[in-house]
Amino acid sequence: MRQGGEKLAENLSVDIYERLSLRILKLEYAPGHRLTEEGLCAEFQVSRSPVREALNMLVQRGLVKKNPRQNYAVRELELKEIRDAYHVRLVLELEVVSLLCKQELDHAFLDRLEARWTELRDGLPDLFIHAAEEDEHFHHALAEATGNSVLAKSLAAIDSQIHFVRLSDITNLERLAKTCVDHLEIINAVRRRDLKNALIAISRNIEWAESNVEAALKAAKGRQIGKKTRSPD
Amino acid sequence: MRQGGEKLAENLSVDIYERLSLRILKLEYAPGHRLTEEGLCAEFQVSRSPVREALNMLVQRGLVKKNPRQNYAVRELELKEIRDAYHVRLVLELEVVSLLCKQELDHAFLDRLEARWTELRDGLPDLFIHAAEEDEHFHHALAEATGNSVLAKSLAAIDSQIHFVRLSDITNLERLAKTCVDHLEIINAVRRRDLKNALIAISRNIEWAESNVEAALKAAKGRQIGKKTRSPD
DNA sequence: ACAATGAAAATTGTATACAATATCGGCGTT
DNA sequence: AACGCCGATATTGTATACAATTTTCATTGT
Repeated sequence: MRQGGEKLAENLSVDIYERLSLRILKLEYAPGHRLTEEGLCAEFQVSRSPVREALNMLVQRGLVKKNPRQNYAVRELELKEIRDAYHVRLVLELEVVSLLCKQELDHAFLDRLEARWTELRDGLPDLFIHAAEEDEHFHHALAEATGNSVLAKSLAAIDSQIHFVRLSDITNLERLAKTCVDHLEIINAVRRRDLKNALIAISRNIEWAESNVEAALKAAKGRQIGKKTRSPD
Repeated sequence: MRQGGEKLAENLSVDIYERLSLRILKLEYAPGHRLTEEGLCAEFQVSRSPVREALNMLVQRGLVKKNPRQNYAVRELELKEIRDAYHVRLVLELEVVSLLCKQELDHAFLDRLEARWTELRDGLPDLFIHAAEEDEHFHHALAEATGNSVLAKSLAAIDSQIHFVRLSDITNLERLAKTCVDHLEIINAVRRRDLKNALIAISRNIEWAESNVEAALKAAKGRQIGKKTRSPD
């Protein structure tokens, strides 16, 4: 729901966490870039408490590594790791649609989802400002609909690792159109309890997304800011 | 490796985190039990900094719920959630053995694993003091062997939620024997690239484990310490 | 007697100060 | 000139102080 880049910081820790998280996912830091608490304090003009909490969150999430000699470094984002994440995501999402095809369905829920994506498809270039969020919402909503919260949470954890890829995709109109078609097909296959086609649709959707990853990642790495240290000697 | 209850606290935050984590996983707190920073400070005789960091870790991991700006509460551990966790775990572990049967194998690794579990099987009652750790190690090692670190990490996250169940199981000798048999069969099926039997073995292993969950959970809930507040009225 | 209001207490968010430890560089000795 | 020792510095771990906000409870007015 949050619109643009406005940050209505409910608290500083979360705010800093989100900003650092976004930077890392967008690969704005050189791999292995070192982060210090004091340095971030100076940059964000806050005390060490919220900075430290933000760093801890990043470490927990795996975006920042805490070195044996007690300092923080931005974790390197390997291409293989993205592929691995997509692999796991596919496995889990296949389970999601399998479960949905088996269990009792909330038709009102499917109706809302279908209406939304029909609307998005028809008003394509304009309505799709928040494509990444819409896409994440779709997949998350499906996962939640299974009623298996652990499954949903596991998927959410994966998604947070590949978030930046979706951010990179929002400019590609062809991709958006395909996404709409795929999502509508997934919805209807689930409604018909047509497991086979649901699996095909979700596979196509995710694998096609992954096929865009390498280019996006390489492009992002090209944009990478070289700041191993804040003042490089 | 860590033996008994000795706490060689490398730092207080992690120490407190682990102790609280264990308490919660063992269901020693009544569901919804309220935690306050100051209260934990008094109990552990430390300042709020490490306590706060421990609580944040617990929130991140989902063991503690944080009401914004208000307080912390031990999250209720539903039976359904355990079942859901086992469900996701099975899905992921099936993928693990599928991958292992497909890819190039590290035979030395399989040999070590087989030797270990043969040893455990033959010297059963005595050697199995750390059954839970051994079991977790086995499954984690297999996941790592796939080379998909995201998969391994996702599984580790699930395992941390059902850790206490394994702790409850270590007394059951029949369970231990079955575990050994299952694990050896999994190893050998993977070695033979016998996907079908590998899947059967891993399914049996996990589903049988889950079948013990409800009893363990109910037993644990029976032992639950009623401490909604530290001094109840 | 009950409800509304306001003050005090409780609790978390943030800032700062202090402690411990590791890293790096200079200085002296051989 | 090289090696090692020692101290200064940098950095994180922990403690405490202060701010902001919510909750609780007592007091007061109707």
